[in-house]
Amino acid sequence: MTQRGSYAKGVARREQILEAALAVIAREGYRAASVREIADAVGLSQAGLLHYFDSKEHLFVEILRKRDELDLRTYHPEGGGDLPAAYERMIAHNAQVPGLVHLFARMSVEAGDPAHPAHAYFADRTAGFLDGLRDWFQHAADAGRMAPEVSPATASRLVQAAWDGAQLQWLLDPSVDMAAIVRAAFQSALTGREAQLR
Amino acid sequence: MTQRGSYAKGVARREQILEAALAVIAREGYRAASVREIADAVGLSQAGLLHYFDSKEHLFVEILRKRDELDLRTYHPEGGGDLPAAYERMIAHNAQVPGLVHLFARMSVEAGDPAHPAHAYFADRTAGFLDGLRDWFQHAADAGRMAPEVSPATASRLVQAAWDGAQLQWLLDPSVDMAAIVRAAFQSALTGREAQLR
DNA sequence: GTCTATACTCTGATAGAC
DNA sequence: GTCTATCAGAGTATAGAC
Repeated sequence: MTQRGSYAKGVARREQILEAALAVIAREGYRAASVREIADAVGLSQAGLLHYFDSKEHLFVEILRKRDELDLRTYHPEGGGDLPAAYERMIAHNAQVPGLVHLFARMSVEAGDPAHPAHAYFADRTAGFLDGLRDWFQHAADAGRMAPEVSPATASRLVQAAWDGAQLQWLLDPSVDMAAIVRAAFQSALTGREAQLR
Repeated sequence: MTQRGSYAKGVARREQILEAALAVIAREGYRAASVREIADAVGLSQAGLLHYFDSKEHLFVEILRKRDELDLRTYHPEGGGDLPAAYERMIAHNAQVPGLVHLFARMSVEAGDPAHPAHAYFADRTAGFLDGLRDWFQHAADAGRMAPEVSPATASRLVQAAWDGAQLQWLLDPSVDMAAIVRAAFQSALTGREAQLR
């Protein structure tokens, strides 16, 4: 009884909608990333769906948030373990859901406008990723596994940019190996790189 | 008299339109990257402008092509000289024209769809850049300046991805140093990196 | 070659009934 | 909470006059 019934129900429904939306876009591809398609898929009218969100853009940001939540829970190690391996798993998964990658890319471009509802989401997300990366590289440096002339900050930026850029290249040509690109970015800052970059 | 008058005039007008469009978007920003804005800027009606292009999408592809043409002429060395320095100049220039970077990013996402008019443009452009990069890294390898375990192909992909990704990050946060990210990507494959990555 | 005018499509937003 | 119905707006494409 910590939540009023109707409120809790609304929240639950919202979550359920987001998960359903995620599933459709994953399954049907980028075409399904429109308000009408999602409404159909979750069994609501367009107006019924928008009842739960401030606008189309807000809906899509929430979809991406939910995706992050699920992905982090599924693929991310506890307490900053093997970050490159976690990234690899996420990327391998992404390669199965081009619709979501496309939606993410579209939104990240649109979010360039500071007034866009997704702007804060991407700013926070980027900051979060960079924090995790910097910590990881710092640990690598402390363990002597890092080229001393490479700062964790720059290495982190490079990994992040490589990931985003690899997605763009992959959307254009699915034969592109996203994981290899990100792996290369990681290794760029590390010592003992023999036989790793190919 | 190698060209018929009216045809040559049409072509010339087209080039002139593209250069004017480029100038407006560079000056006015991403907002100006719409058919109506460009029509106004070049002193034509919307229909008048579209008379020269098959569609809106084709118009924008041609704008990007023209930009490449001018940028390559201005910033690119003859015969594959100092590629990183050329990139650096281009990136410094890009940082002055956010509207064009934004347009480019938008188009590169939309071009993910193989049916999109920009698809071939981006495929060709990527292939061209990768060729140039691979040649350059190959020369570096021949000169013994490259970590032997790094293939020119992977290094090229990484540089390309880093550039694209850096642009996305920069659009989101203009304090991001695009040049530093691309520089880091270049150096990742090279030996003698002391005091270069920061 | 260029314009005016219009038609059309898509899609998001809103009002109001149930 | 959800629907139907309608509106509003953006923006492209086209027809046809000059």
